[in-house]
Amino acid sequence: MNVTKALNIMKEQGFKYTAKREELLQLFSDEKRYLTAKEVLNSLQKNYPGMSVDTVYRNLAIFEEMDILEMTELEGEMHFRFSCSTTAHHHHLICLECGKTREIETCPMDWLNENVDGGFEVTGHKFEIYGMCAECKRTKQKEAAHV
Amino acid sequence: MNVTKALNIMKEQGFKYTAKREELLQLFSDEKRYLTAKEVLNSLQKNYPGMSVDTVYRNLAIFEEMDILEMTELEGEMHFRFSCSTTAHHHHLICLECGKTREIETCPMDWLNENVDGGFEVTGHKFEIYGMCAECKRTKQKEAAHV
DNA sequence: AAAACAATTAGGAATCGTTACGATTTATTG
DNA sequence: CAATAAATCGTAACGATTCCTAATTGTTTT
Ligand SMILES: [Mn+2]
Ligand SMILES: [Mn+2]
Ligand SMILES: [Zn+2]
Ligand SMILES: [Zn+2]
Repeated sequence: MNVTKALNIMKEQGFKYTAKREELLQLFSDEKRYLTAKEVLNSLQKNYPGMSVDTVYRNLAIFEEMDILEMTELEGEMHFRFSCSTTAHHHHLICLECGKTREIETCPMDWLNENVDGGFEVTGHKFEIYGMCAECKRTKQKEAAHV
Repeated sequence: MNVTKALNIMKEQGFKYTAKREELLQLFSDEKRYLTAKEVLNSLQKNYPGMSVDTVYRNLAIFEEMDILEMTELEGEMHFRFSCSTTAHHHHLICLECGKTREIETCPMDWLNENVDGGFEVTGHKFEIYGMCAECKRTKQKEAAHV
């Protein structure tokens, strides 16, 4: 996913172009990681001081609807990121410090689809691995060093 | 996990016995499924009309701390259930209608622990399968039948 | 370019789940 | 029973998200 592609999809779906929408998309293009609504708001308010929370949430929602963004809930908050370029279904390692992700090519559902029946209708699943990325670990260690 | 065992653990850890705590535990013993704090509150308020939200959340928290309850976040809400009797690490199919679960004996981490390194420190993971249990599916179909 | 129309927005209030608080009550111990 | 610490109530505060309405803006049509 990238900004121009996203803007095209947006147009096709009948949504209007606004500078704020472009900049929101640009933010996700720059920061290749999960962002909270608050982080998005703070970032956009640098250029648009009056920007409203409603606008952020509404646009995050429509972009998610169009599969331009993907959302996950971490620690009680919605987190958004550009949808992965990989077309195939996959999962993520997520750094809980900075929101950066790494892809896991395999999906656990492949191994147990057979066993999961008995009248239970599967509608979705969530598989995420949490931790701290190498970069954040270095940062933490430095902080701890000069206490 | 069961009520008397839970009450013992509670005592050992220096927590006081209260009738409310016993009834909260009894609720989880009866309802073998995920419950929200609200459901717990509503249920206990039948016998204790003045029961406060604070009391519910505090007790859910300490019981989780003692591994008497386990918690997961579903659709933006904390959900609690009695910890599984199975000692081994495992995962769940969860009915999003009623909170009932079925166990999945395998853990996807076993298959990819080898590949997950590269400086990323894993601290946790979440694997849950969502859907509708056979019972809830029947209920829904009946409802749909006489519209 | 102006008018018409629908989509978008700001700003703030409302809602929801959860946590925090001080004053009062209760369980436990001796 | 008295002393002590823990538990509770009632309510307020909180942060994230949603909802509302009047004003503004982007787009399409004349
Ligand atoms: Mn990905
Ligand atoms: Mn289980
Ligand atoms: Zn990181
Ligand atoms: Zn069910």
